[in-house]
Amino acid sequence: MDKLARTNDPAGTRRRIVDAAYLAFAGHGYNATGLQELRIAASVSSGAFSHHFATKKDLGLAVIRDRVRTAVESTWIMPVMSAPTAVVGIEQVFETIIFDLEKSGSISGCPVNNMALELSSQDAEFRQQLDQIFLLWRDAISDKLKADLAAGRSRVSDPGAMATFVVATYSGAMAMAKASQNVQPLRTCLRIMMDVIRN
Amino acid sequence: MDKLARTNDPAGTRRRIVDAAYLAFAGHGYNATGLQELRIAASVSSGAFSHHFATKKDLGLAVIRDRVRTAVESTWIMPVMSAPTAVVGIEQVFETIIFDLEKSGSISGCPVNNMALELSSQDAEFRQQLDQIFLLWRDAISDKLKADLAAGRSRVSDPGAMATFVVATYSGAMAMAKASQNVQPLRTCLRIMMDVIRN
Amino acid sequence: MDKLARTNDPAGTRRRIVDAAYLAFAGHGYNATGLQELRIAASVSSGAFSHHFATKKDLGLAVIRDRVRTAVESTWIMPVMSAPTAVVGIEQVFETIIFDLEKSGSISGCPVNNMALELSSQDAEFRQQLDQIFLLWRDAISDKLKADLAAGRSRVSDPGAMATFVVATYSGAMAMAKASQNVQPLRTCLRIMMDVIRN
Amino acid sequence: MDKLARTNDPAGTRRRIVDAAYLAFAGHGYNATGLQELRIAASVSSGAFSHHFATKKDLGLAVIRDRVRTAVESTWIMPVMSAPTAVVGIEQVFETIIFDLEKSGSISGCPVNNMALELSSQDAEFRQQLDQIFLLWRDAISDKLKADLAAGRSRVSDPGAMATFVVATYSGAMAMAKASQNVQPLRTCLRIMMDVIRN
DNA sequence: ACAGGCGGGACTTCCCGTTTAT
DNA sequence: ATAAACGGGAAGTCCCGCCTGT
Repeated sequence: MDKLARTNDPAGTRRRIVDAAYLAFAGHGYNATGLQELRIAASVSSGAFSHHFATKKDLGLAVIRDRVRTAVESTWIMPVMSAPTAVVGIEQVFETIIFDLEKSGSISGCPVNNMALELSSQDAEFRQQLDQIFLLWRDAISDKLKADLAAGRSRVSDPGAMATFVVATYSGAMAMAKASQNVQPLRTCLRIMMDVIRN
Repeated sequence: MDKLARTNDPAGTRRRIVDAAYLAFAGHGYNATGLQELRIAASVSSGAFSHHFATKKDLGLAVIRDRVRTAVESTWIMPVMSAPTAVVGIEQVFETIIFDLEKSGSISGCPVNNMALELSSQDAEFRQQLDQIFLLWRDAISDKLKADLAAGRSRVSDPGAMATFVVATYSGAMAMAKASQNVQPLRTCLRIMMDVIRN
Repeated sequence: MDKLARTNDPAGTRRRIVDAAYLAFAGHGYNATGLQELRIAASVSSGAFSHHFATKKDLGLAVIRDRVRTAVESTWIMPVMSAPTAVVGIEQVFETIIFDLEKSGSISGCPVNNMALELSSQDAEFRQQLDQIFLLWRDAISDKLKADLAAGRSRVSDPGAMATFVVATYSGAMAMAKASQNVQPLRTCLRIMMDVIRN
Repeated sequence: MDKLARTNDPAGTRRRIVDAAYLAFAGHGYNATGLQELRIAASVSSGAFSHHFATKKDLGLAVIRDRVRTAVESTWIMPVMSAPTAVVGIEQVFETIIFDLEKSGSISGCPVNNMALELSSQDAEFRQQLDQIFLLWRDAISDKLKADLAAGRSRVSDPGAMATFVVATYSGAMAMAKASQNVQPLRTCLRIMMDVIRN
């Protein structure tokens, strides 16, 4: 009896779906999220839903492209690139994230990491998309380190390796933080990592 | 009249179920695994299944306690403890894991990490159990580092923090390895980590 | 390739489900009825079923509202209201019911009573809905008795109490008739009841 | 791990099962009660359970014979028989029941009536057993009325019919009381019934 | 007599994807 | 593009009864 009003707004509908899906997938996981849950959260009928995303996998890929990637770009890539040096950038990113987590009270983890671990062994296409994001992330840090090295602002000899290390340590620290619901692993790893890069 | 033979073997039945579940949960995830799949893999009737595990969650907790924990103990804790020094132990563990992964051809990730990321935000009990395993893991490394420090075999000033860092970096490197289906991140992170601990 | 023909007929589908459920719930009980049984009886897929009724309880409530209530209205309330006096109406209702039961051969009892006894202690919402029907039923008789009293066609001094008594005696007589598979209790109670009201 | 101690006590075991079953069957119904629930309530293993009752139906019949029948005997038949007259006995029974219900706070209905309505249309054997109890009940009242008539203590001309009427009205009033969770229907019907019998 | 493991299946609920219809 | 009905099947849970073993 509570019929939905009809509102022709393709872009808005699609955005509402992807928003709801990003929250749910990053929050409690892809497989633990039902489409009905998303339809309700996005206030979208099953017909409209299917029109925009033929399958759940299509939606998953769209979420990775439209939300997970941009999340990495806005929280990691852009801050690092616009920082004076890679080290400073990385430190600021960590501190921003730690600050936000402490404010929010609950730690739901890093979206890329969450989705990568859940979906990599489930579907090759998911795995590739997620791997690409890891690469983007790593390359951004690597490029910054290279620039620092060229400008004499850094003594890091292998920027590519160091970037991989930074991403890995952050991801693992966030995993531990999520399991313990405590930011301590992030703080600890940040400190040691800073020593490594500054050496 | 073609009744199925039956053999009262509670311990064996339970073990078959937990074995199948560990493989599946660590392999393609808890939520992506159906109980039907496990029943078939373990050759167990649904009645027998329910007798041993009332709910899927019960099974999940049993898998964590009986398999994930022991997997960490046998692949990490025992090798590190029985190595001459923590550094040597950690290096050997990494190399063993890298060797095994290259032999097997596919990288399904670290069971603790996989399950922690999937289940921590799904259920508090899961989260606590997984967090405990992280602690066990970290403490084993920390204890070894302390012993090394006391014996003058190490210059690591904060063993607890260093242990957290090792676990985090390993976990993150394994996540990247899983996403890229390549052991390179593990190698890279091992090298940098060794420099950090030895320096 | 042998896809099932489909015809969007929401009202019809819903009606078929409720019809089948009413027959089954009133016939052999709510808890003794499986949804599979209803799906087959109504020729409805489980998907269509879920679309109309999310849970069995939802269906139960719909059955009470859409069928049990109207059954009471058509077999009791309307006949009594349109009869010259309450006494005549009640007598006619009883006799119609007795006649129908004898024709059908088996006595499955009064739907309201059947469902009330089974479901009142199972769920508060069921209990309230069923209680409301008892009230409607009782009030219809009460109103008729009041009108008779005002018009001097009855000497019943407390119409409300008398209506309760009529409903109770009918319900109890029907319970006994169901247990004995014999209409005798209905006849007996009708006779005594008539003496009481006519006094 | 919480193994049950072994206690050879056949009579006690059986009684515990039947007790738990009577409470559950009369309380929330035969079909709504699982055997596992009863096993837990009676602290009985599945093996011991099966030893005493091969099927659920066997248990149901035992409950009717060993508990429902005796419940009717102790709450209705004996009090009426030992009362000075049928009228007084019936009045006392009603008042005792109303008093107990008000004390307990919730109305779960008359066990005979509850089980008769649920099981009569489900199984012929159940129906017969329940019908027999109705007969016993009715006959006890009828006999008392006959004795009163013979002794000049009553003007009831058809004791058998009157007994049927009393049982029916009580059953129906209790059904309404259960649905409304209010003893008022019992009070109301008692008053009118008393007028009828005394007239 | 009792403890518990087990077989096989039914239960309600929910899933994802498709189709009709406006 | 959007709303809603629908198909078909799988999900996890629980059912009852039997069997083995002590």
